[in-house]
Amino acid sequence: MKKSEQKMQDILSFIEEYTKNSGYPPTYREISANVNLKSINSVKKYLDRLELSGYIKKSGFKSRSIDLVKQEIPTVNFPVVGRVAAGQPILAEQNIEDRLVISSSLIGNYDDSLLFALKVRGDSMIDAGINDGDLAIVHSQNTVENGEIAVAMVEDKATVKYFYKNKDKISLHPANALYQPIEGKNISVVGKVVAIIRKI
Amino acid sequence: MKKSEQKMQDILSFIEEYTKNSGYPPTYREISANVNLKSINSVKKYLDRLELSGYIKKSGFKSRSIDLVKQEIPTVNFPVVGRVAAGQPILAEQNIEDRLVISSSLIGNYDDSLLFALKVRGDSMIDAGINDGDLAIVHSQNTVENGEIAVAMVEDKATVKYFYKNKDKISLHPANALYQPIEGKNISVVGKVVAIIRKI
DNA sequence: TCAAAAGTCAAACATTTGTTCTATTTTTAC
DNA sequence: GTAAAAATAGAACAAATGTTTGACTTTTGA
Repeated sequence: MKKSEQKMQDILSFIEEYTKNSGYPPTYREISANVNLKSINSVKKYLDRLELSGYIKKSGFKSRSIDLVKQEIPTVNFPVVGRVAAGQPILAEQNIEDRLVISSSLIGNYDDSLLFALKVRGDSMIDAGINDGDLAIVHSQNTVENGEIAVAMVEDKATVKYFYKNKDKISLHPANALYQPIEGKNISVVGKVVAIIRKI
Repeated sequence: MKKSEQKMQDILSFIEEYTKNSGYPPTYREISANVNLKSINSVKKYLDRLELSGYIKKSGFKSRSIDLVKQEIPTVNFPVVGRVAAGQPILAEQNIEDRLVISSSLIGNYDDSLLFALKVRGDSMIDAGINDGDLAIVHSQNTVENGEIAVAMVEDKATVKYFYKNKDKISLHPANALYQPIEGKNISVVGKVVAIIRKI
């Protein structure tokens, strides 16, 4: 490797670290002091090269205007709801226990703001590979397709089941022979389970 | 809410958005132009208040030195390994298909650099709630405790099984009555399964 | 309502910061 | 090894950016 290419690497690394630590990028002089360059003109030339190579973007004459064009991994950010208070919408502030982040690619292409997570209680879906304590990632929606796994409110409690609808008659099917399907009244779909996460 | 408190909120929001979009924080003048304040002195006073309130940190006389003290959700970042090439270490560059991010709280307290993910093939662990196609998050380690779920190399293929060891005799137990345990030779543990993620 | 407190504004200033220029030194490539 | 190219350095300059001051206006709270 050429000596100057090593320097380019060093400068890029310094910018990344500085920005991470400070919350804002370094100045040319701060860079020069930290990569063993006495001249800020040298720094400028390196930054010009880094920009040409696509590693950074700059805006002329603006201070600290180094924009690292890093390839961030896309993520979604959603709340974890705990015990759902009777009568409240499921995403009400007081139901939210925590917030989590996961890579967008781990779920489908869903709108960030319509996702939430729910801890599954009980073993009624165990034959679908959903265990007690698993975290279900849910997309808020008022209806799901037959055979999909839904989160539904049944008498003010959230439950995870297979959803079926036949002539306006809704039934929620467990995946466990020990349980009976739930049918009929007071069932409202609040979302579709799009992912399951289990901590072992 | 006081009128000035609303302004504080607006300014904070603007700084967050600007920083996210640009990669560096705004100047006082850029803020003043975007929150309907004609005087940069007003901006300074608000920033001083925001700093006193702990929302930002500044460094005197430095341009764009607004450090948002946002409470980021802690995450871990790890590679997804695909088909493991025979003879190669599992984390070899050519085995890595992708990189993912998840909240640290979704797994135990493990070292970021020792984690990887692996797509589970087959239904041999189905009674443990691990389905074909599930993503296993794995912590690299050479040994696991009896009864834990391990990733082991058996004849150059990675497999997920319950691990048992009795007098130096290792056996890997499936969670499916249709399969037999694997015993004996050519088994090396590469990690412990710490989480399961399933996209539905 | 009314006085005090808080907020806003404009302008001048001090400091930082990016840019340009020229000369010198080092590195590269044949 | 040698000449051309590249990199470095120092300094002067231009532009931007944060700070301070003082007067004016609006908001707040009794």
